Amino acid sequence: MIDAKNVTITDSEWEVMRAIWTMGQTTSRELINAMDELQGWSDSTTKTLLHRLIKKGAVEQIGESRPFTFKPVVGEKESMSAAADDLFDHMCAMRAGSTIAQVIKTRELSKSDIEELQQILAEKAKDAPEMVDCNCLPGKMTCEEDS
Amino acid sequence: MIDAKNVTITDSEWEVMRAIWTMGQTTSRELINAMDELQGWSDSTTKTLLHRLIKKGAVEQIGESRPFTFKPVVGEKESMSAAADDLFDHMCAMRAGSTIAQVIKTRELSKSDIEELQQILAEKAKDAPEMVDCNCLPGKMTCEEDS
DNA sequence: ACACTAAGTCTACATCTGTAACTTATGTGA
DNA sequence: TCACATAAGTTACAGATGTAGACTTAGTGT
Repeated sequence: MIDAKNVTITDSEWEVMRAIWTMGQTTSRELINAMDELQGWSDSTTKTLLHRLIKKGAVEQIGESRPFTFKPVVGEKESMSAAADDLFDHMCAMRAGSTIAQVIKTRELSKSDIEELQQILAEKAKDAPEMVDCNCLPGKMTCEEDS
Repeated sequence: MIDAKNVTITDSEWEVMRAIWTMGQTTSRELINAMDELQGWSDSTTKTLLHRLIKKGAVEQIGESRPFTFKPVVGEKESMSAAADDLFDHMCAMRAGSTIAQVIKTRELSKSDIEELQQILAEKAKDAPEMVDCNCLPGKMTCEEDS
């Protein structure tokens, strides 16, 4: 299984992946139609993206006779986590908390999602530091306070 | 004040912004040195990025005589939130929860960060839905279960 | 066996990004 | 006031991305 960590999915490709992940398995026709409906893309656009994804190892083609079938090679959860990690990696560590807070506020979460998060937080609270250092500049420990 | 929502910051630009936000206000020399130390970039690279950021309205140049000063126009928190929102916007809504969970697990959070998150979650738990719909394909309500 | 159509592959091309060299202008010490 | 060190601005250029047209190949109905 290819590690999502090693596959960088661009914005447009992401849209394709979402469709593929949701369909689980699909033919190019189905996918092309879905992307047309979802994004108004021409056939070629979807085909190109699909091929780039195959080349990257995010999707694979199966079957030997022509209407081939395509299925995801990288997992959705793993890819999402990898993307989120990537994002937080280039943000100031000191502010990750408030960013997460903002995300939680604006996203819809189910009861069980919330319970899971509470569970994780309770665990994490046990040995949480008083403060997180700013890792933006060498020697700098804290950022200015935000406006 | 320019809305961070309307300014798209690329990866390299992000690195520059972090430095600027942390310095609060800076001269190009200071910034160039910081970026050299942090990323090993040549002077020109930093200058180009700085100018692109000015053109985008993320940074502004102040002062009239030469060693100019630069300061951020968009806020760090807002930019981070906008970037996070952007990310989650093109992910399956159904899986936002597990992605957030993963982020919380891997990031360092301070005691007060954790308390804030717990606070928000408690509030949110009050009217949380049993389940979040998958918004990936028209008509599809749920994704396949993850591997 | 053959034309036709759908599927699959290649090519294209403008724009965006990452990275940096080259050029011009300007404050300052001699 | 003149040369020089610095700061600022301009140009460059390869590779990634978004988007799509053109071309090729292979099942299929007659």
